Amino acid sequence: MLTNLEGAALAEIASRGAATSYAIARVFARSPSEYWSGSAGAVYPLIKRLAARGLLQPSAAAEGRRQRLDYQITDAGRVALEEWLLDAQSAAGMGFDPLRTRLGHLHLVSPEKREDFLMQVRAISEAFAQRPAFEGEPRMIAIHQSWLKARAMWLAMLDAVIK
Amino acid sequence: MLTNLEGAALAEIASRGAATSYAIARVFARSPSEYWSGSAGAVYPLIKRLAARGLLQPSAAAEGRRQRLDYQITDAGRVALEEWLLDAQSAAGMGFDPLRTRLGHLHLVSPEKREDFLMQVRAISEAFAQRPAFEGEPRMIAIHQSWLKARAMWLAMLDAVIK
DNA sequence: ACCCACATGTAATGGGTTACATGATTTA
DNA sequence: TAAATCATGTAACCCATTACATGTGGGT
Repeated sequence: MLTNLEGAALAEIASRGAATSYAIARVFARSPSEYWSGSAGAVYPLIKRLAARGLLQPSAAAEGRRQRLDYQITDAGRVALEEWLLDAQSAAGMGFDPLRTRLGHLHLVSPEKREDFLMQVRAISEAFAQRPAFEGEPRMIAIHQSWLKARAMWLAMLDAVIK
Repeated sequence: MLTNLEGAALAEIASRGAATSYAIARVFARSPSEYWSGSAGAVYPLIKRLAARGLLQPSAAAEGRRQRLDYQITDAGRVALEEWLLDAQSAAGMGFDPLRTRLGHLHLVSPEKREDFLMQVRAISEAFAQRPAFEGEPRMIAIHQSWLKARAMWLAMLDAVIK
């Protein structure tokens, strides 16, 4: 079984054909989501783990003096990846939403602070949606946009729910 | 600074006036979200941590022979809680979504598997939305319902995006 | 020469998970 | 009275985070 970070990293390598740990770390670090930091301390050991499990094959790709390790997905890796990718039960879960987590407890503060808070969240979300898209394929961008749209719809519903 | 689990636990205690670690653990364990397990191994140390930081005040609430510790929020706790609760910057983040994480890589499988996967996710989500509501206040239920609605809207958009 | 981004890691720490231990209380 | 649930923890493990160490290469 793959963790979500492992699955996402493996998928990224599969998409690219081959990649270094650094390249994968950068993808997470530059993603619009704040959820994974893309730190070296997470990614380098993770890639090593996947290689040790036979899901990745390293190959020395010396370029200049510097040693570099490129990784490619193996057949076993493809099997594990598809199992993670198509796990509908996990995919249908609610995950974690920092706003949702707070909303249920907002009655603990005054109505003014509640409204102000929601206003700020909307402002940040809109600014976030309008900033230039992150680097990535058009497909990824489109999925991101659709998610932003759905979230905006939710934010629009909330006044009626929160009061 | 509070972590999200700490914030949510503190908020739950604040809402209830007083609660045991067990009661808090049960809330997470029975929540419709799978994200936090609500395990004793997470919650008991967490509550102790908050008490050690002066955000919670324990009080022996012996009931029967059994020793029990009730916790109440302190003034310092209320300050920390409000800081977490009204942190709009964090609240506006994308969090983690197990479906969103997978969608960007679905091109790695055949169109048939993709469609089948999305169909399964929709089926599970609908079943999830129609099952009897979890135990909780009407406010919480309403927020949950609105979230489910927004997610259903997103799922409806996805065919056009994924192709 | 100097600074910054690229690049590859390791170390210490934090905190959540599963699994286990132990005992009290309720229900069939 | 046996089983299930309530209730309170602890122990070992896993893995992501921050911070650090080290070196390369390009731009000013």
